[in-house]
Amino acid sequence: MKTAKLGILRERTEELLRSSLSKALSSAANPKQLHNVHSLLITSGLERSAFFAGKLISKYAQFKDPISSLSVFHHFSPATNVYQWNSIIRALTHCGLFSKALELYSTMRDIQLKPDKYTFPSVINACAAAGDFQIGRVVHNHVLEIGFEFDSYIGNALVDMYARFGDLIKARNVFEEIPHKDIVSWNSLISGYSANAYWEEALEVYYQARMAGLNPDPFTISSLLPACGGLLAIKEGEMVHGLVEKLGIDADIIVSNGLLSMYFKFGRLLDARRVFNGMVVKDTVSWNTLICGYCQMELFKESIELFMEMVRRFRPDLLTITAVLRACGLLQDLEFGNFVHDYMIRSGFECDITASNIIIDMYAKCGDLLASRNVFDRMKCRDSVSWNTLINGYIQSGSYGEGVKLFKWMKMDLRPDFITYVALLSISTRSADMKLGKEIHCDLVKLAFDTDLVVCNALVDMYAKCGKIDDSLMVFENMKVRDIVTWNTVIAACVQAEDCILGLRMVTHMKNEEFMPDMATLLGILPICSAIAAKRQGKEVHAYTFKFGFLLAVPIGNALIEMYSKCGNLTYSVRVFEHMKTKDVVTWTALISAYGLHGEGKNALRTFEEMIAAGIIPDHVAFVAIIYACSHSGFVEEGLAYFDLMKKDYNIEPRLEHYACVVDLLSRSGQLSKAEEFIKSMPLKPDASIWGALLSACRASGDLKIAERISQNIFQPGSHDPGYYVLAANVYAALGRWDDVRMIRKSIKARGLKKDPGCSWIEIRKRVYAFRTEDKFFKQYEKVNNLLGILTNLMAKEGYAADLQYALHDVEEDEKRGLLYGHSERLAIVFGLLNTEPGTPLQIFKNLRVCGDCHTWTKYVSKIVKREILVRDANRFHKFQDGTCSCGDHW
DNA sequence: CTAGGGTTAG
Repeated sequence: MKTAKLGILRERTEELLRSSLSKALSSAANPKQLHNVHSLLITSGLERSAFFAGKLISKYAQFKDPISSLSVFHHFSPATNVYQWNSIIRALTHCGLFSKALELYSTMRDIQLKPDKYTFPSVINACAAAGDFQIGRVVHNHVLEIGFEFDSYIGNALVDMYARFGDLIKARNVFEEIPHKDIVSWNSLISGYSANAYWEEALEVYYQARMAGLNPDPFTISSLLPACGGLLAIKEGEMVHGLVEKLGIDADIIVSNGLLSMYFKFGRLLDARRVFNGMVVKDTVSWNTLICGYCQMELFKESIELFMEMVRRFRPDLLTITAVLRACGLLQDLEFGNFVHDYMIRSGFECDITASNIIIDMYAKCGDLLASRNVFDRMKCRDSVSWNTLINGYIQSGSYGEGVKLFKWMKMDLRPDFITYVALLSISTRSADMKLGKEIHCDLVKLAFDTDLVVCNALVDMYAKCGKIDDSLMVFENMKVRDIVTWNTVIAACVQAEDCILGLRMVTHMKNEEFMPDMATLLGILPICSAIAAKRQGKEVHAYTFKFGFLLAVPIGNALIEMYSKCGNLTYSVRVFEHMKTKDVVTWTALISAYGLHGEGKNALRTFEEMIAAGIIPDHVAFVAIIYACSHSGFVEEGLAYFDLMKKDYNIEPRLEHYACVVDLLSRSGQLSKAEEFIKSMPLKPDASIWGALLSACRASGDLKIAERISQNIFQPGSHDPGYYVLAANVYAALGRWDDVRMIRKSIKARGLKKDPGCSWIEIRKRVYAFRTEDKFFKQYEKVNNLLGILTNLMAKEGYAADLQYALHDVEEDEKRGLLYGHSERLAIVFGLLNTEPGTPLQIFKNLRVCGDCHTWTKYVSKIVKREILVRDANRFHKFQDGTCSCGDHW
């Protein structure tokens, strides 16, 4: 009786002890408390119970102490209770010791201990985290063997595992087989698609889930937001935001951070700020998302300011620091970059590979390759990004040899990837080294990198820059996938090859394939429009910049000013200029050039002075523009004054183009001997462009003595512009030295140079009509020829006589007259007269310079037909009105 | 069992 009572009492005490120790164990808030409870368990002999052992193992894992977990587990040898095994496997997985967890799982199988359904989720997790596809398959088979495949927990874990392997087909299959799909099942699939950038699929599954009656939770939302952001699905994103507020889960910090990140992807700074400011609790991720978001929007200065603000009230982590270091690199702010790097070291941050790579890049972008090299050399472990970043740094600073040397070392450490080869390719692109480019192309084919999009884009660019447009187009045609960069590159390739028509065709082609032009595209198209005076396409680009807000970008405005002025619309150039909020030296130069081109020298001078007053410092291009403008308006004194000012006040050493402008300035005003003296006094060796400027003036003014003296200077080795040869030939033709003309023609042929045939074009009712010299094969030839005769007869009565020195063949006088007759601008003008209402102004464009005879001829025409005729030749605009020209015969 | 912020290249 007594012993029985005593037994009950002992049991009761033991029970009390167990329950209080169990409570103490669960509520242990730090490792120290846990150790105390552990000691109590040992003294009371309860440590060896399967229940407490399992609890201890889990609890140690909670405090990331897997060693203690393992030590508790190893007190049982061998452990026979599945609960203990589950605990240790879960503990090890939780602590990131995935292989150890999987090792224990296979030991469990070796000793033929049967896992239960609680074993698998953590085992599957370990496979997923370790990236071990092989064991993952084995575990999956094991699950099927035991018949656990219908368990939701296990199914969900499998979905997650396959998604992490990137095998969304298998993930989906497992998902479909789960009989009772719960919210975690849906979340796992959505998250799987989202994490692998299958954004459409993520959204689609989300809609399916909603139709299945599922209410989203924070997990659902936080997988969905990146999908909305990635797709730039603004409507869906806003809807999800609304839903978040309706469900009241906007207090979830991960959800809010997700919203923040999404708005940055949309480029919606204000909405992002609103989310950030509205957050009651912010964590490091919130701040980092904000700072990185500003960087993504290229607001680097602001992102640095935010960093400073963050430092005052929050502790930054390594990601914050690397984000600002990136901003420093992109701003090329070496001073602040050094400061932040120093701050990082002082604060004791340990750099991982990624962080070190970012620092290498920062220093490289700031031009401090020594610092880059230092960080690189100190790294204990490097990946291909480390090598690529350093190699690219050297290449971008022009040290191609160092880049190649590093490439050779890299091969001893690890295998170069396609990015390494793209870097090497850029050496050949930059130095137009076709041989090297071809070699790399061969390597790329051998390594099967030649199907990669970025690689192909680089190849298109390389061949184009090496002058091999056909090879460039060949790579382009063979590409199966293209992106916006491909199109921008191929358009630039067309410009490089001086095939503007093909360039515009590419633009159409690109639109047909529904690619949205970006800023780079527009900056590629505008110069084409300028070159061939494609007014409609140019205006279209302008409209596009309005629609998408690119107008605010300074380079776009600059290109628009040039485009409008070269298309003959100076008023629009001025309007674009006036609307620009930010103007740089290029903007002002563009306007000065525009005025120069149209012969409005006074406005050019005024604009130049306004630029100085606005505090903009003119560069060497600005001086070319102003001297050019002076030259084309006959402002000789002013032009010479600016030439002196450039050296004296701005310390800019004159380049060949400045000397060419001055020669042009002097010779246009008839001071031919002074121009010749000026050339002789130049410190630089005059090239064909300098002699050409003088020569063309000699020809226009008929001073054949000087022309004869200097014409041989045109033939200089290295001059590949056929224009100068033609010019010299023209001079000899004017002198009647036909043998020399023939000699030059031969020389042009021998050098493989091709003379551009004269071509003029006019746009009437959205169609462009182009005419070549002597063109006889167009529809209205008879009518045009008739009117041409009538007009020429009419002006003969007013005093016009053909200036036969401009006929370039050794033929009889009558025939010469006929040749002048057929000059392409005359055909275009007469065609325009025939096909527009009386009084309509005409705009003609010509690829070469207007000849002196045509210039006179057009003056007469403008008077006879009472029309304003605007002609853009290779040099400038001529506005013919009532028998005079705006160039005042300075052209 | 499911969720958020970082690197090189055209």
